[in-house]
Amino acid sequence: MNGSRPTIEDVARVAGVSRATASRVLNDAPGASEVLRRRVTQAIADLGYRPNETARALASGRQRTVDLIAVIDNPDLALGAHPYYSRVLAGVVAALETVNVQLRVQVVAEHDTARRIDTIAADLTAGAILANAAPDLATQLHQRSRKVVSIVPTAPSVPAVEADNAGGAHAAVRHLHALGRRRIAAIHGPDLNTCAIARRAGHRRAVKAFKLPDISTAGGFTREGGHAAALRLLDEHPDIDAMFVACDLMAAGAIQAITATGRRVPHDVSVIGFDDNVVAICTNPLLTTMRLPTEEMATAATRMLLTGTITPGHRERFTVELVERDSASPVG
Amino acid sequence: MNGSRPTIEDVARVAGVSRATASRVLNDAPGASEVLRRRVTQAIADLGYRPNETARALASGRQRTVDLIAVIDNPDLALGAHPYYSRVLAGVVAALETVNVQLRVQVVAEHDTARRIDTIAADLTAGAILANAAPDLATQLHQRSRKVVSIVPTAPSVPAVEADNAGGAHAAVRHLHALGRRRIAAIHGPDLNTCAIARRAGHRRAVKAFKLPDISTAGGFTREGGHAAALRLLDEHPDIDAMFVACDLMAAGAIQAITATGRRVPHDVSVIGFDDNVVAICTNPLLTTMRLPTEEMATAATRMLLTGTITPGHRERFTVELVERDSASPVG
DNA sequence: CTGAAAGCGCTAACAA
DNA sequence: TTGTTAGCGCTTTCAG
Repeated sequence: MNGSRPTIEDVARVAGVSRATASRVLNDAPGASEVLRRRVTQAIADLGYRPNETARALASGRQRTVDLIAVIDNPDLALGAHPYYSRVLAGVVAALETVNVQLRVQVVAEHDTARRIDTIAADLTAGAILANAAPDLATQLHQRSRKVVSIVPTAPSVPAVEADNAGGAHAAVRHLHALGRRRIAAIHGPDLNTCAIARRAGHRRAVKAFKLPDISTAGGFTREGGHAAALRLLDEHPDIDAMFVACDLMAAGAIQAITATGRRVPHDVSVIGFDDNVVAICTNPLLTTMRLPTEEMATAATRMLLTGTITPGHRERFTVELVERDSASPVG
Repeated sequence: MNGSRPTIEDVARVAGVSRATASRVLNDAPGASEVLRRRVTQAIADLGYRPNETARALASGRQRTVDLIAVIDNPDLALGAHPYYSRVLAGVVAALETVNVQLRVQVVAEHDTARRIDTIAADLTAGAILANAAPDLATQLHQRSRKVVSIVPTAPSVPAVEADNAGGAHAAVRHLHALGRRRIAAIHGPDLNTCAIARRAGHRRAVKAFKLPDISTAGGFTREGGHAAALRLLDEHPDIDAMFVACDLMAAGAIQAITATGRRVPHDVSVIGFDDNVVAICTNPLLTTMRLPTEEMATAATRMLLTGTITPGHRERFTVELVERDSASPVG
């Protein structure tokens, strides 16, 4: 203990072996006798030695960190406010638990992507998980490094894990229809958001299939947006008896708005959300919603990066299932 | 472009200078003429050169990453479900925005801390933000590296940013009292959680000060816990007219439980939460709550690490303020 | 099986 | 101002 921490050199000296041998036992690499192995292990314990990961990475050129790139389009409902990113984080962490790989988080504002894209691409090692990156950004990153996988619908060339957003939206409307609801309105997400686009498409398909009136508006994936949208909808179409809302946060706002107009949820107006994050269990009544398997998707994406099983255009699909709680009920 | 990416060596060669000079302009270090500076800059652009951060870190010994250590005590309401960590993340990221420092996230299960503590301590560079680490873990990490700061109440020796949890709890009860509420119950957090302990203390102080009956129970900082606790409370003390709930997630559950018994919030039973995270705007009615300035605290903690202004026992304090929404109202 | 030696890409004395 | 020369701590040939 002369101030700075022990290096592999110290370990080697104490164990009376060469640095190479010390390195071998450190990495469980073959080519070291049981005797020396024990001596080195002992020395490591005695010195309290921990390898310097930076030096390791430099020397081996190995890739020991996964990047989570969180693109923030709306600074207000950024990381702090949105439960989505925590779920992604949880999924990534789960995949990293057993392997010795670090997680680095990079948050980049949408307007700032151009400036940072090269640096980000250059710094990637094991690869990057793209959360909420627009197709063009994803494409650019993919071109620069190959080692990226998006967890939202993205450009055709970019590897991705995708949830069946369209199918989920369709199933939501179908469920509402099966409950006897016929005046089903929809609150969609942002026009350019790929998830929102897919959900919108699924909704439209269902509206056609069930010959429903298309009463739609958009709410920007925020609580406030959902609240305002619901109010608008109710004002223009007082006879609405159900709402399909493209995310839980908006659904929370919608429920508040609906009850504020004196209507009861689910009796007068049933609502189904989308995501199934923590918000869904905090609304009153509890939110019936379509479960987006975010953690599982993030885990899968991370595994893809780790195993290197990504090829341009690669797709892994996840289903979106209905989670019945209390915000949707049969008519009457 | 011969396959691998350009190194500073390549830049130097193309610019016709030494590696040292290239390094100087790269780091905006003094000691390079304007002429060479331009040549190097040009070469960097031509080659699309990006410095290898790993090599940089190794050579300079500089500390370029901040660790966020998230301790998870309950795997169920882990990262994915709890809005707290996203707020912390947002705060840390905000402090890192301008400086060239990376954020690494390490999630460690409470039962696993013993096994990982040495590795974590050894890997620290700029330092670590301790989110939700118990006092003994914090102490151990602090002993091993000095460069840690907790963002929850912790052991006396560990540097920390602390919110006035006790004051906040006291203020919550005072507010309820000022509204004319006299049968104020409390739903506390986990017995061993330091935040919960402080809030409990503040509540107890207020109960004494206002000569209120002490009707308390615990809910474990989960929605389910809050729900069950509220039901229990209402069953045993049907005349309760207000609840102080130690976190928003539990408050959401409490509101659901209260309305499920046929009582109205805030009219019959007013409730005040604690945190002011996304959950507070998703309940119905909107939750009146005590704002824990999590982002600001995380930002402050990160700055402390970056500037090195941490000494054992250092404390930076934050106030907790009432955010009035719709879940608490005057009696009558 | 073991060790000597050559780097990984960069920074930072130290000379010139 | 510029370049030369050592390393940072580790991995990994390559001989022995």
